[in-house]
Amino acid sequence: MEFMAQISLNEIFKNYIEKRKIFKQKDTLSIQFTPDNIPHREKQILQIGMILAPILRGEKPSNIFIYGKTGTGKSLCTQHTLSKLLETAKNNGVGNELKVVYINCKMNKVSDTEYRVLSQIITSFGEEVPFTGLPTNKLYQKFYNLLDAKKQNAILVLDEIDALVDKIGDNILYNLTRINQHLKNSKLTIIGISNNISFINNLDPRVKSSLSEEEIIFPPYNANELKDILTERVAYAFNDGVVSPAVIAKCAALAAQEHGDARRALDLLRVAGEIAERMGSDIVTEEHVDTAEKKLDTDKVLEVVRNQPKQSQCVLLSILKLVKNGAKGIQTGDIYDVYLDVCKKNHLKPLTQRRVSDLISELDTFGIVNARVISKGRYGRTREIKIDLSKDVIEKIERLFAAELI
DNA sequence: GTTAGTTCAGTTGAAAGCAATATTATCGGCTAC
DNA sequence: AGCCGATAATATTGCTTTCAACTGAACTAACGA
Repeated sequence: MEFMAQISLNEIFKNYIEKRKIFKQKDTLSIQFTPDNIPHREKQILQIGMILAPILRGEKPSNIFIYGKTGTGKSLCTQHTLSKLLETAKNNGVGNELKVVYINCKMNKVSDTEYRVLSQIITSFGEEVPFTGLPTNKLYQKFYNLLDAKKQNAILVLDEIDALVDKIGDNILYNLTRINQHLKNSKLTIIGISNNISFINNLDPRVKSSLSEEEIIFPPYNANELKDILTERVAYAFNDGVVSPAVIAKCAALAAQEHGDARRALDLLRVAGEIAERMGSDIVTEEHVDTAEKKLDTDKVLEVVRNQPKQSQCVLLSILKLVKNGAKGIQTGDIYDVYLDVCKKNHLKPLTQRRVSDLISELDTFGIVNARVISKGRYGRTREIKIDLSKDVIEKIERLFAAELI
């Protein structure tokens, strides 16, 4: 009897610990995780595969241009297809004729100049180049030699290619697409991934035509498709019964509103799970999802504010001060007055109103404030600034500022 | 009531200044021949 | 002699300022019925 009691007591504790466990494997909800199965993208994957297949016979496939909004699975599908391709090549003994280089241009610190992108490419071929010192065309030369050193088919994936072109122009693309004409032993195929559709129209026509020999579009997921994706991931990530279909549906619906972003859907689910865990709940509820959504929004705003340059923060602080005093119909002039004061108190050199005006519209495009130009007839023309952030967020921003700005 | 003109309070665009970085050219030292 | 890396010289950026033209509706005044 006593023995029995001991066992069941252990059982109880063990159960308790296990019961509280919400996640089975949390990292399957992160962006890094590559699922084996990618629902609702069969068509696109096949398309990519079909275009690249000739490479297995040593022929040069067309360059591909892929576009679709964030979180539509562009990078995922590309990487998936490429790894399958690589695998097949290896199994058929042509593995070392195939070389895949993947570069994410958005990781800007590492690749925001032509030089750095090239050096990154070269590094991934296993060669070292100095951080600085060499002229750019030397690097092209080196890259070219590297490629042509032996018979090989190289695929260069440029993810977030629009960010690259925004920063350094399409020169590099022109050079890269032309490199094939000089290569004797090798071939270079470029896959460009962008979430901006109009981006390709601003390219040099020559680059445009050669880069987009094939175009693949990734449409946004709709709520139902998101639901499928989430259901699948939930099975990996959460323990059984923790996440109900209703919760999944809610996450899917929320993310579908935001241009069908699967990344956001997964974030929602993950954060909702974390919140549930912290609150000691056994299951994830729809309220947790609501809280998660708020938290994600808040974090995003705070992140943007934190990364703003000091002057911009000053402007925002000035606006907050005005709002706090209950001012209505705040206009640029009002803000500028307060701003001058803020600068003085913080010993900063105030900018001109011209610049402040621009900063305000920047804050607007970030979605932190709401500024629109209105004409007040005889009383001129100005921006009217409003803030539609929740009290909670405003408070957090103020706390963020408190350490640095008065 | 309508129309034409004014006016305000910034907005917007272009050009130019300036400081911080990045890129290129040059030079001296070192190694190999 | 030829190569390498360091340093000076030059170019490019990114952020600002300066200048000036532009804006659009409230307000005014003149117009005409």
